[in-house]
Amino acid sequence: MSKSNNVYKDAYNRCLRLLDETKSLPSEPELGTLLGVSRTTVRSILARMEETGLIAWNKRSKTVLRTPRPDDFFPEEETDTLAEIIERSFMRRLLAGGAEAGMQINELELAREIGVGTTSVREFLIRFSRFGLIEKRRNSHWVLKGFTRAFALELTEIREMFELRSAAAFAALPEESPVWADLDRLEDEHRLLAREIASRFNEFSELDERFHRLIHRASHNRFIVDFYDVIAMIFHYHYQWNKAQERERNEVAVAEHLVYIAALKSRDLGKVDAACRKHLKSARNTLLTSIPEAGSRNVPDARRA
Amino acid sequence: MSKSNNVYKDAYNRCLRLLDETKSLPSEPELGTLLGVSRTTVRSILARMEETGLIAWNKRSKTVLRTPRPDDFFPEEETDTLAEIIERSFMRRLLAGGAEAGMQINELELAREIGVGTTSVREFLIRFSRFGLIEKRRNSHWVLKGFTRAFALELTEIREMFELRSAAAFAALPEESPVWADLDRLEDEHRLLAREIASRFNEFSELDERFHRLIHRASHNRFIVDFYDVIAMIFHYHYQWNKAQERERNEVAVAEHLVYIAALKSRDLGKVDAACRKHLKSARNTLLTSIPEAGSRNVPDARRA
DNA sequence: AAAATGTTTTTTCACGATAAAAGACATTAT
DNA sequence: ATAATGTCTTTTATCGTGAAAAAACATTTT
Repeated sequence: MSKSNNVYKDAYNRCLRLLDETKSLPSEPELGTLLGVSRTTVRSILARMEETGLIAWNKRSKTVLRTPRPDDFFPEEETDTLAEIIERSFMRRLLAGGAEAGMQINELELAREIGVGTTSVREFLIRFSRFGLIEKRRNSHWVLKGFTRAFALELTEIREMFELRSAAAFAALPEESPVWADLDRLEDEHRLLAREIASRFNEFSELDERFHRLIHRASHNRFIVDFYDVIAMIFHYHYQWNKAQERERNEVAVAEHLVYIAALKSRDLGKVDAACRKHLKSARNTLLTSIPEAGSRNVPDARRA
Repeated sequence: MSKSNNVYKDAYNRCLRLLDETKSLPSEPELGTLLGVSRTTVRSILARMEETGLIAWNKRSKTVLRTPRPDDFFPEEETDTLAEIIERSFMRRLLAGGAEAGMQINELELAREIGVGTTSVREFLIRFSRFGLIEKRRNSHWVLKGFTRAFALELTEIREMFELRSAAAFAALPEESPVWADLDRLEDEHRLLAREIASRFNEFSELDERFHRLIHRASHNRFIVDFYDVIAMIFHYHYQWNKAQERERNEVAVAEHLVYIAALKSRDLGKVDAACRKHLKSARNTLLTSIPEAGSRNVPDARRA
């Protein structure tokens, strides 16, 4: 089992959806760009579609024979990247409790438990290390620094620094910049969500990320833009984990975003600063309340991950 | 050739130096902590020292028989980590010219050229990616973003943000904090270096790093502290590369550091801010002048790394 | 001749294997 | 009883290998 063909399977599923919508298929290179895969993969997809009787395929003629059925799709779990699988497993262990600061992380054990090779785990840990939650001891194990209050405070300190600067840069952008149209669209989405917040509150996290990324991009600084990956990761798992008052929290956040957007559109730096500060402060508090104080948890054995 | 024993060789060399200084050897565990290696490695070292007639070794009695000769040492190049070897090779290619933005980086080619496995190269590239100079295309190659003017500006923007904040935090540290003693020591080293700048100017870069790391540590923020790795890396290679007016530049920098140190000791936030700004500005200019403008270089083929 | 398809080569991704190094356990010396 | 040494086990670092996927090259179609 040297490499899973999840790229193919995922692209295949997406191609089925495309087929369902458009009832036709473009040329191989075009399909490749559309799906974000190479022509090699496209041809594998087409080959299977022919096999399963979805299309008739002869050179450039691709005739749709029938609409895709649910059982045509590959199971969702087979379309995940190894990196995603490892990340999920790792984060589950991290957040499941019993994961205290100072604990050792064992590559081999992790790999065995997840059922993957050590190389993939190693590479994941190296990538993950930039989030500041783990640290490597040379020629030895990784050490978990813990998802602590200190971590949250350090993270939000940088976030506030970066976002205040980005927001100011955003407000200073010229009228012609396309970001204003992007902002308008996001504003509309916010208004829509605000109206239907009761039923759609769980869609906020995705909107939140898009909004903040738009602002950070105005900094034109790769380190600021990249840092949002850290924030996004933390908030992603935080949302999944802390469901207390989710609706209320998101309702408040949407309202704060709207004020923030209005401030940006006013180009009034004072207003921008105030709206940004206010929103980031409540975001920080939300994060902080979900982190238990050190020592208050039930920890049977803190030596091993 | 599955794993080189550079840890052993490096520790062995350091142990020889220790032997030369102290004319004696402590217990195995103690030696392990001293050298920063495990007892397993310590025992290999002792075994070889016995073999080569440096010591007589019987259980806890370790008698020094002779002083180490130059040929007792392992060659320096055999003590490097694979990661160091790869980094050097990679940076040489990067700075040797012909490394233009947009160029593709080929793991296999790099590995072959350096003479190492692909895994090590992959891991290096993943670690290196946090410096913001390269970027991964999913399931495909890495892209070189280039050591450009834009990069230098983005880097220094963050540096200035972080250092101003750290310096302010530093100045606010209580009298009892041990950092003041560290600062005093660094000040002395600066004065000493200033006096002998003509002959020792090349020692500045190491002192520079220690000084700035001390300041950044006052932020008590892992993201700020970690970011200094990016700066250190860039300046490390920059120093090796741009030797123009090195003495003058370093002389100026030492003087600026002394003003900066005085400002910190005064605890006057206004002075700290001014001294920090001034120094960072000249550091930025030094960096910028060493980056050639885009298009002004002799680039035979920019498609491949 | 431009863009598609067909074919071949190269590169990436992930694994298992193995030596180096760390770590754990057992035994002996002070 | 504490701390060392002696021995054994586990983990990390690195490689070579092979399938998946990308990319390059050749050929055909419009």
